Amino acid sequence: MQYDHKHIEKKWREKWRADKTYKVLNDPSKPKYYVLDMFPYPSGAGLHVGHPLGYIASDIVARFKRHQGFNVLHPMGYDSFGLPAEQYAIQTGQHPAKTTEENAARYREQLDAIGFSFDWDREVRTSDPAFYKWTQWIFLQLFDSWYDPRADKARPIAELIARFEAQGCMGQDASVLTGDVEEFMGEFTAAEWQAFDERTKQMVLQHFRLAYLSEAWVNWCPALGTVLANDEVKDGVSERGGHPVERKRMKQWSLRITAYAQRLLDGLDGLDWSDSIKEAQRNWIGRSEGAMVRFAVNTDLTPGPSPQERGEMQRDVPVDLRFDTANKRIYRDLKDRARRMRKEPTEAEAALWKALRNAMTGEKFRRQHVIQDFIVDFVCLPRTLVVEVDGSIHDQQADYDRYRTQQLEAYGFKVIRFTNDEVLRDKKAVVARIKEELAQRPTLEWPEGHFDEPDDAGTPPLSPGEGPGVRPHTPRRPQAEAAFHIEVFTTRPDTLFGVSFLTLAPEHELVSLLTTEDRRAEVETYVTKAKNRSERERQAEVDKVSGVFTGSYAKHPFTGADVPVWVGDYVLGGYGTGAVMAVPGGDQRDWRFAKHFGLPIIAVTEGADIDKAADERKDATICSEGFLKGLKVPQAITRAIEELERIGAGAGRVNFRLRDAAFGRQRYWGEPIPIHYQDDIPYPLPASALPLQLPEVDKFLPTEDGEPPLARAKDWTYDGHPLETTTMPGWAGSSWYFLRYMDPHNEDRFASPEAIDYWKQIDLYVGGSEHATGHLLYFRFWTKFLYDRGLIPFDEPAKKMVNQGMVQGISMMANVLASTRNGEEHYQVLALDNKTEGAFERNYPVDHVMFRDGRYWIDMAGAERTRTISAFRSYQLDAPSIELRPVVEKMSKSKFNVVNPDDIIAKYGADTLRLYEMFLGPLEQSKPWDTNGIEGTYRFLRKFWNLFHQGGASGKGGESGEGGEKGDNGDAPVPSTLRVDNTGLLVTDAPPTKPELKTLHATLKKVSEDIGKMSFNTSVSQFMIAVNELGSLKCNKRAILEPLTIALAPFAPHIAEELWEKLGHGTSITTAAWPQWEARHLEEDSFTYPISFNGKTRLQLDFPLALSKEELEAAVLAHPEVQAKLDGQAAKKVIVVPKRIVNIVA
RNA sequence: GCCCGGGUGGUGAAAUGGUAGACACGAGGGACUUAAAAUCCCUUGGUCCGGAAGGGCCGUGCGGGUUCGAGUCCCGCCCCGGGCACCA
Repeated sequence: MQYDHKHIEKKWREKWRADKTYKVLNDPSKPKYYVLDMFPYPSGAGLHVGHPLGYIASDIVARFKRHQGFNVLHPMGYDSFGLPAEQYAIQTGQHPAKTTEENAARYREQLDAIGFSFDWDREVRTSDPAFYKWTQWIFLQLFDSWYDPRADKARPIAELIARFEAQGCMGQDASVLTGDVEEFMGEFTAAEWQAFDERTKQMVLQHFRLAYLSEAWVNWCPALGTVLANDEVKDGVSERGGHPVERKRMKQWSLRITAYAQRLLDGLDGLDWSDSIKEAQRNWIGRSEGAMVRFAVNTDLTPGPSPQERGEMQRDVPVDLRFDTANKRIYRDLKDRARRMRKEPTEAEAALWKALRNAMTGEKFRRQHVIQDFIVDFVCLPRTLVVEVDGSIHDQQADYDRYRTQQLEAYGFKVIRFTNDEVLRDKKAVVARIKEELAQRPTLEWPEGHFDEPDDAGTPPLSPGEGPGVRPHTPRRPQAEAAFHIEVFTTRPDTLFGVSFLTLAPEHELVSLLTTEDRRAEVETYVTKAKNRSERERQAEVDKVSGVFTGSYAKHPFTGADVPVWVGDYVLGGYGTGAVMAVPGGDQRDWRFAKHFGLPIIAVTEGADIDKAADERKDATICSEGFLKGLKVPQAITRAIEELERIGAGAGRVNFRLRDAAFGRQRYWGEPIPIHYQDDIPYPLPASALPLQLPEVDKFLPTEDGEPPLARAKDWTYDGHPLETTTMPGWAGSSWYFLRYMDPHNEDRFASPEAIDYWKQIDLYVGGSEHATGHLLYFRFWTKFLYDRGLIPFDEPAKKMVNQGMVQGISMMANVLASTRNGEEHYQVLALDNKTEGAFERNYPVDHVMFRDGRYWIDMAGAERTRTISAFRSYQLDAPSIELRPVVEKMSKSKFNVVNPDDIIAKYGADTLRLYEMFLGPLEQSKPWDTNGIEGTYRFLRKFWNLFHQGGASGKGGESGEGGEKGDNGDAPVPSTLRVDNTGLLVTDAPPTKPELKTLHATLKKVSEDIGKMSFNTSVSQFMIAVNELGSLKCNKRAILEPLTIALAPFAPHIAEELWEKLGHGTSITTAAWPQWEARHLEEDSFTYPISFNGKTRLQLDFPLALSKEELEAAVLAHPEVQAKLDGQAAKKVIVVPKRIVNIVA
């Protein structure tokens, strides 16, 4: 009876399908285990041998867990939205749904052939409306949520609206709610909120929603006609197809994954995932601690680059600025800040304010008023008198206060100062002093109505020529709405004293504003050039230094020194604030820039050789003059942040590299985004309108106006309002699909709470590591979100994950002499198509390749077709043989190196394929596929089969019928040979011998442990060892073979089922309990000790394990061979490790 | 540049600090066979001594170290694969 894999595998494939052997019920009475594979995108190319690697591993675990009594969820489905089907549709007009359907059917056939234990009743497809209904529903939940940083979780947007209605967004809220999530939005009171029109309210809410529409820089891929997420772009080109990608600013749906940055980072610690994946995610999230530093833009106080400008400034400033009190560029910012300060006055300020009002000075005072770059505590504008109340803080900033006074006086103000103490102790004295000063001040005329602001917010900037009769102030730069400070993020605030310039990214919003007229042309040329460059070009020019000076200066927050502001493309617009403080002494990039443009390089650390390079050591000592001198870097960082916070010029800040995820794609084949627009404001569709199904379109291309394909649909509206035309990206469905498997046919919910509560997290997730910063991050993000909203009871999707390595192909490359020109030989490298079996058939231009003696030869005799021959001749080959070179590379259709599992299965069977894929090496390792090695596993299965059919004899051509007569070649008689019908089985019920039991239990032990460790290659070798040993022992005993069959079943299910049935079992082997190994069968009474001398093994001696260490030592030393080795000398020392080794130190 | 992996026979690879190369492929030799397929047996890290039986020496990328003993632990390099990359 020969092992006939074709017959056996077909039989069981059909039986499993008919019996629904792998159907899984949600049965809370049983312990659960959830093993999931990353579902595939069903491409037209079908599966190659690399694809099933992970599926086989997870299938083994799933089957193993079933034997152990777990209720195992092991489903499969298709990630069926995606670009290839759509590209195919564009080329051929075939609807992507049809392409997808065909490809999925082909995948199913191939998967079935391998014998996976998937429950296909739970299949999901992301492109199925019944599935994407819930993808859309989850999107609506994201749209309906905001992230509350104080609760550190997502909450319904209604709670935020209620909060705004009750208390507005003021003070603390304004910074907490908006500060870290998006750009600062300012404050509004409850009354203001209520007064906002609908449009404004919705605009404000967009800044909070987890799914939001915003104008943003995106990765635009013109060739694909769509936007891509950051993880879909590699080295400046699209990951799929390798098309160039540009930065473009456009309206775009995004998901606020940045709100989860810290939790995504923290969550990694508890996950049993590979270090490389966790590390990749950590890098991608890119947390860095440092400080936000505000540099006041100081153009009006500082010398400009040209003498004319400098002269003008010195002449104008003191006159104009007394009246035009707010520096236009920072006005808005200061005003906001002043307003906040006014809401939270210190005790002394409040007391003085009250006293001044009561004192009836006859003058109008303003508090927390903006004057140019300063916010003064109190001011009487007509009398140009400033009153400052200094908190204890001022003890430490006497220098800054002096500077401040000096500057204010330069504008024509008189400054008088009181301490907190003075004010609180004797208000009357203070007020008297102020009155005294007022009497001495002249009164100035101001334009009529200039101060008539409703909320006394500060003096609005004057328009040119508006001043009180003095010379009109002519701004040298256009007026700007949002100009203020330049904020920079730095991880090294300790180096602040080494700042010699600031650099802005070319796309920084303040660039234009800060550019002086004489530099405008140059700056604009530079910025335009930088912006128009593709991401790829930018990366290619990374080592070139370029930049341009804006002509403006900022003010150093500690020293007050003028710091020139530059623009440079080494600063990225998308990270931090898009601006850096340049410390050439402490940062190599700044150093290069400074060197290139001859800017000052200031040493910040002791022992730095700043002529050669920046000193980036994190254990250095700061040498800058000032309060940081002598501190080590970490202490100096802390100290610098304290100082920044104290003087209000910055704060400690954690920054993340992670960006919000672009969520809209200008493509057809994806989930429609369930949003409609009224008055250009996005509104969600009601859940009852889901699924919002993909409309029919005439073409799958963008419209003539560049609108996405969905814009082609007739009547793409909801309730008369236009619907969103972009679709979701490929990763939408895969971000939550694991939940749908739990309850795949639920029409009322994405999955029932009972099902989710039963199956919970994935116990084992198997898939490729290439998804580290894409799918696996979004997957975790959505899970955390659903958890926050109380929809699922866990906040990580997968407890354990294993990444299978890549199975590489071996491509045959031929070096062909293409031509000889000028005596030089020109070779062309050709890739040849492989057709397994050692023979490599031509692709182009060589017709036939033979494989012999480990070398590859092209056989010219095989050239048949004229086309080939002529192509061949055109290379003027003068020799019939060319050496070929195998190259290991990614297995791919385009590289002619694909090995199809169908071919392998046809020849060797699925069980052999499964075993071989596992035997190839450690699961996580990448390895080239070499079909030649498969013979070994095929032989193993035949030997295993023969154990049951040849009375334990392992060879000698035993044919089925004659088996009985062979009984005499076994050690044991075969009295009770079991025969089931005509199966030819030859198995006895004789009691097993000790060595047989030892082999069995050693195997059970090793395999049980190895599956737990996901070490399948060593399990397979253990099976081979067992079969070899049992073959030598001529073992055909049921007591040994039956448990061994169960143990092999997860690896080779078809043959195991067949033998199990032959052994007389009426139910599937999948229901059999896993055989436990027993230590007693592995116990030995003696051990063969390696006896080593000075660590080198010289001989082996057998000793009973019962011997004590001392007895063993004595026995070893007494042994004649040991004595001979010692040659009369006494051993210096003897190390005895029981059951391991004896080492004699001579 | 930074961060993860990894480097062991002709090949894929094993090896809780304890006999390096299990298991398998390939190769060589042999048995069976008219032949082939299939199957089985022997050899197979390198090198040296020996007719043989045996035995010696060297060997896990390189150089150091810890240890009775290191592929395994520590330090410093080199190379390969992967991730991130002007991230301030």
